[in-house]
Amino acid sequence: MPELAEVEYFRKQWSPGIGQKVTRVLTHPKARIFRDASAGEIERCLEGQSFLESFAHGKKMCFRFSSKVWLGLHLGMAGKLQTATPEIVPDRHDHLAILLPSVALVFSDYRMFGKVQIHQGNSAPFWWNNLPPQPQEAEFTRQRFREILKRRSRRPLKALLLEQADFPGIGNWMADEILWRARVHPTARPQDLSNHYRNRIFDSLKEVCDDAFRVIAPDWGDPPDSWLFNHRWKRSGQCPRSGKALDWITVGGRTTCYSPAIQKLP
DNA sequence: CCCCATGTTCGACA
DNA sequence: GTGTCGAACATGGG
Repeated sequence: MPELAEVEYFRKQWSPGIGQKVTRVLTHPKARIFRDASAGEIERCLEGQSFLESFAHGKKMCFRFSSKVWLGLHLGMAGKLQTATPEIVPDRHDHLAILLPSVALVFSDYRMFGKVQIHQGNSAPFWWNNLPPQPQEAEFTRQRFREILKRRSRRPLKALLLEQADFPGIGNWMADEILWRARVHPTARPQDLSNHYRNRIFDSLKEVCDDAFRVIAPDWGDPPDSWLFNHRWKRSGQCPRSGKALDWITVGGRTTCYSPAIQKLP
């Protein structure tokens, strides 16, 4: 489920716990989300520590606790962060519950593609170090975008936009939305595009990030029908710009929705 | 029973 | 090295 702005939405869901001390940690020891850190280690590191602050980067999140404890979370395909009362009895999909005096911080993930990492130390762990600029930031410049396209000149644009090392946070619906707004065919390669279309993709990338943060991050608002988003899920969906039929193809192993009427191969 | 799903990773192969 | 492809992970919904 979660891409850039959804991840930011979920990160904030735990903020009511900031400043409180962990009284207890409930885990399901066999949950796949703990494959990089044992449930016991997570409990041992977190119990008794204060929740200080949190960050999101792309699809990853980092929650910092006292005594230099770093908790890394990735929501995978179906993960969610919620709060509950401290008396929570976790159901079968609540794999991690961090109990604080007035609130419980809960990570549920019925498909278990998510990931939990734990670290204790003065400096950031490897998984929260040397993070690349995010597309919504000013540091992600047109110059940087041009360099990525040059370096990955033969990669289909749809597959390239999904590369987390270059476009942290962009997922399937955002990549389709970006190319649809730029009127670029999802299988087009950077080397085939004119500078005009390369610039259009950069502008769309920034615009889709801004729109997603504005509409989704605050309270999970519904995107307007002027986006591709609301039409891409329906069979026989129609392109809101041309009124023509949408089509679905597989690019980079992912289902890709596009509008053949306005997204032509160069 | 079938197919699909807003994600990542790994191995095989051209 | 680059790029592609399929499978795997696990569960639920249509």
